[in-house]
Amino acid sequence: MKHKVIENKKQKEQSLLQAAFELFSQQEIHTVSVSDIVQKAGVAKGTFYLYFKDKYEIRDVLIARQAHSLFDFAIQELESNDIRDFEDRVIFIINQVILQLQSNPSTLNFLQKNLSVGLFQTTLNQAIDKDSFDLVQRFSQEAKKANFHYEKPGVILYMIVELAGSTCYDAILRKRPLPMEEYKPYLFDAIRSILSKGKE
Amino acid sequence: MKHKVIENKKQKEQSLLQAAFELFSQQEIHTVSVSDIVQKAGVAKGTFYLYFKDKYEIRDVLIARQAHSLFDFAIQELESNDIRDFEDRVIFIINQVILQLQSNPSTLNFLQKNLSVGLFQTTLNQAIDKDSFDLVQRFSQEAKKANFHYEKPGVILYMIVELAGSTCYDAILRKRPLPMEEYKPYLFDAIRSILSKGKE
Amino acid sequence: MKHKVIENKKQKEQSLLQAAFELFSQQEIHTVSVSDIVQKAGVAKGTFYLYFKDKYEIRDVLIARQAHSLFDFAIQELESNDIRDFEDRVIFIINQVILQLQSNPSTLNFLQKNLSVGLFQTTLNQAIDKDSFDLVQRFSQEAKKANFHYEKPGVILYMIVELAGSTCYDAILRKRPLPMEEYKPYLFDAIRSILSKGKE
Amino acid sequence: MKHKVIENKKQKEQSLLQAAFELFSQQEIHTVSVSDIVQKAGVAKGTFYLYFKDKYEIRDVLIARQAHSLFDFAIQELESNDIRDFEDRVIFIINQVILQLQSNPSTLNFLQKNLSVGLFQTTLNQAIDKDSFDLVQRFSQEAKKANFHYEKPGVILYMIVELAGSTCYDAILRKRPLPMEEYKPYLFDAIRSILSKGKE
DNA sequence: GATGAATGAGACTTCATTCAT
DNA sequence: TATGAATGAAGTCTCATTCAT
Repeated sequence: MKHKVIENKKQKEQSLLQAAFELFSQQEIHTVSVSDIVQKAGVAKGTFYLYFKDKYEIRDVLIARQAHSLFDFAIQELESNDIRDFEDRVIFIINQVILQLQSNPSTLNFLQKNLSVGLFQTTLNQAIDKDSFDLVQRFSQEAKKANFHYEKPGVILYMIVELAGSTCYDAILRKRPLPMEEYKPYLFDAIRSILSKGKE
Repeated sequence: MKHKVIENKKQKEQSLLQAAFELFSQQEIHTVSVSDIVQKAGVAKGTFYLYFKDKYEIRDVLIARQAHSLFDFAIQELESNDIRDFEDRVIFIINQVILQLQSNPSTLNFLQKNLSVGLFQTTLNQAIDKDSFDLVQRFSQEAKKANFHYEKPGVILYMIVELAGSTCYDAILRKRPLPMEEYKPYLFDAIRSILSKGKE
Repeated sequence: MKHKVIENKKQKEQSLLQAAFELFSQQEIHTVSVSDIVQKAGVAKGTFYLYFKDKYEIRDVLIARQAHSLFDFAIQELESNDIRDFEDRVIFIINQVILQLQSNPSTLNFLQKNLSVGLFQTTLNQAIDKDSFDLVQRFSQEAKKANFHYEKPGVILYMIVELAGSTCYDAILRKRPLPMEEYKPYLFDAIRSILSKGKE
Repeated sequence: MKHKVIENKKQKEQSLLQAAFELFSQQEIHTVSVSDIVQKAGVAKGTFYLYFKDKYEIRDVLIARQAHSLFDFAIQELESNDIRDFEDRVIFIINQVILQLQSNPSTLNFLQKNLSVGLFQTTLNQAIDKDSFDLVQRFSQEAKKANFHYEKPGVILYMIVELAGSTCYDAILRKRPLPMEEYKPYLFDAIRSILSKGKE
C-alpha cells in the first residue's frame, strides 16, 4: 500500500468520525442514520462499512476518543500549574474535565454517562495512541508519593470518575439535583472523603 | 365510561408494560420493535399507540417503576430487621438493592445506569402511587434523628444512589473494575466516607 | 321518533358536515381523516358511520350543497337587480358565482373543478330541498322569452358552467392562464359567443 | 456513473411510471398504494422513493406525459391530413384527442379533468422532451396565418382545451349531459363560436 | 479502495371500521 | 342513538447492507 493511499484512507475514516461525532452530539443515536453520517462526511455509503461495523461501533470509538481527550487536556493543564497537594491535584483534574463539559454540553450529551467506559474499557482504545496514556498508573504513583495508600487505587479512581461523570451529566444538562456550579462543592467534598480514606 | 371498560384498559396497558419489560431486559432497546412488544403482549399494534408515544416512552415508565420497586422492597426488608445505626441502615438499603440486581441481572441490563433517573425524575412517577414513597424525606428525617447534619440531604442521597447504580452496573454485568462481591467493600467504604461528613 | 331526537340527529349531522367542509377547504382530501372530522365536529367516531359511508360520501354531499348555495345566492342577487338583457343576466349570474369564489378561495379549493358535478348530478341532491331549485328550467324559460332558441338548453348551460368553473379554479387559485380579474373579459366574451348561437 | 447504470436507472423509472399508469387508470388514486405500484413494476419498495416523493408526484408526472402524448398524436394525424381551414384544423385536433380518449376510457378515468393542467403546467414537463412541443406557439402562428387575431391566443386555446377536457370527461364516462357522440356537435359549435371572435 | 443504485425487510404509524356498552 | 376503545390490515417510508462497476 502506498503512502498516499494510507493517508487517503485515514482521511475518509477521520471524516466519518468527525461527522458522526457532530450528529451524535446533536441528536439521540437512534435518530442518526448511517446515511446521515456518510452524507455529512461526504463519502459514499459503502465506504462506511469499510471502516465500521455499524453506527454503534463508531459511537464506541468516539466515546473512547472523547473521554481520553478530556483527561489529556486536564492533565496538560495540571502540569502547567504548580499544584502540589495530592487531593488538590485530583480535584483539579476532575474540575478541568467538568469545565470542558460545561463549555461543551453537546459533547456531554453525546457521552451520556459513559465517561468511565470510554476511559477504562481498553478494547476500544485501539484507535488511540496507546503508550500516550495510562491514567491509573499515574494516579497510583502520585498517591504513593503523597503517602496515600490504597489497596486497589484503580478502583478508587474508577469510583471517582464514575461519580463525577454520572452526576455531572445530570447537573449540567438537567440542572439536577442542582445546577453544576451549586453542585460542585458537594461533589468535591464527596471526592475528598473518598480519597482521604487512604491517608495515613 | 363503564367499569368493565376501565378495567380492560388497565389490563391492556399492564400487558404492554410487562411485555416491554421482558424484551428490554433481554435485548438492547434498538433491537426491540413495537411489533415485538405488541406480539408478546397479545394486543393489536394500534393499541400500543393508544397508551404510549413510542418505545422510548414505555421504557421511561418502566425505568421509573423498576427503580421504585427496588427501593420499596429494600425498605420493607429494612423495616423487618432491627438495624439501628444510621450508616448501617443506608448501607443495608443499598445492599438490598444490589442483591436484587445481582439476582436479576436482566433487570439491571434494562435499567442500565438510570437507577437514579427512575427514582428522582418526578415527571415519570405519575403512574406510581405517590404518597407511598418519599425516599428523600425519609433519608433526611433519619439523618437528623441520628445527629447527622447535611445542608442538602437530597444531594447526598443522590450521589450515593448514582455512585452505587453506575458502578454496580459495571461490576455485576462486566465484572469491572472488579466482580461485585469483591467490589462491595470499596463501594461501602466510599459511601460511608460520604455519609460521615455529616457526623458531628 | 320524538321531535327532540330528530333535531338532535340533525344537529350531529350538521356538525359533521360543517367540520368536514372546513377541513376539506384547508387540506387535500387524502390528508383529512375521519378522525379529524369527528374530532372537529365534537362527536364520537362511531357516529360518523351512522350518517355517511366514508369521507368521500360526505365530500360529495358537500359539493352539491356548496354548488347550489353559490347559485342560489347569485339568483337572489339577480332578482334584486333590474337586468333585462338575457346575455347580461347569464353573465351576471356567472359573475356573482365567481365573486363568491374569489372572496372565498378555500371553498374553491374544496370544490376543485366539480362545480357542475355538484349542480347537475341529481343523485346527490337528496340532502337538498328539491323543489327549491331548477336551474336548467329557469335558463330554458328565460332563453325562450328572450327569443334565444337552443335545441338543448341544458347542454348550453352545462358547457358554460363547466367552462367557467374549470377555468376560474385555475385563474383564482393559480392565477393561470391569467389572474382572475384579467381573465374575466376573455371568459365573458367566450360565454357570450356560446350564447349568441341561439340568437335569431 | 457508468453508462449501464444510467440505462438501468431509466428502465426502473419507466417500469414504475408504466405500472402506476395502469393502476391509476383502473382505480381511484386513494385505493392504489405504493406497494401495488412497485409490485406491478417488479422493483423494490425503496426504489420507488428514489424516484418519486409519493404517489401523488408520480401521478402528476403521468398526467403531464399523457396530456402531451394525446396532443402529439393528434398533431401527427393533422399533419398527415390536408386540412386547410383554421377552425377545421383546431376542431380536428380536438376531435383526435377525443377519439383517443373514447377508445381509451381508462386513460380518461386517470386524467380526470386535468387535461389542461398536464398540458400547460410547465413545471412538470421536465421529464418531457422540451423542444418537441409548443402547442401555444403553434396555435398562435396558425391563427395569425389564417387572419385570426387574438389578443392572448394562449388564453383562447386554454379555454378550448379546458372546455373540451372537462365536458368530455363527463360525456364519455358518465354520458352526461349527453353521450359523447351526441354531445360533439354542441361542443364543436361552442368551440367554433369562441374561435370566430378572432375572425376579421 | 471507493462508489452509490438497488434492495427488501420491516419499522413505525394511521385509519377505517367494528362492537360491546 | 351514541359512544370510543380496540382492532389489525395496510399504508408510508427508512435503513442497513450488498454488489456491480
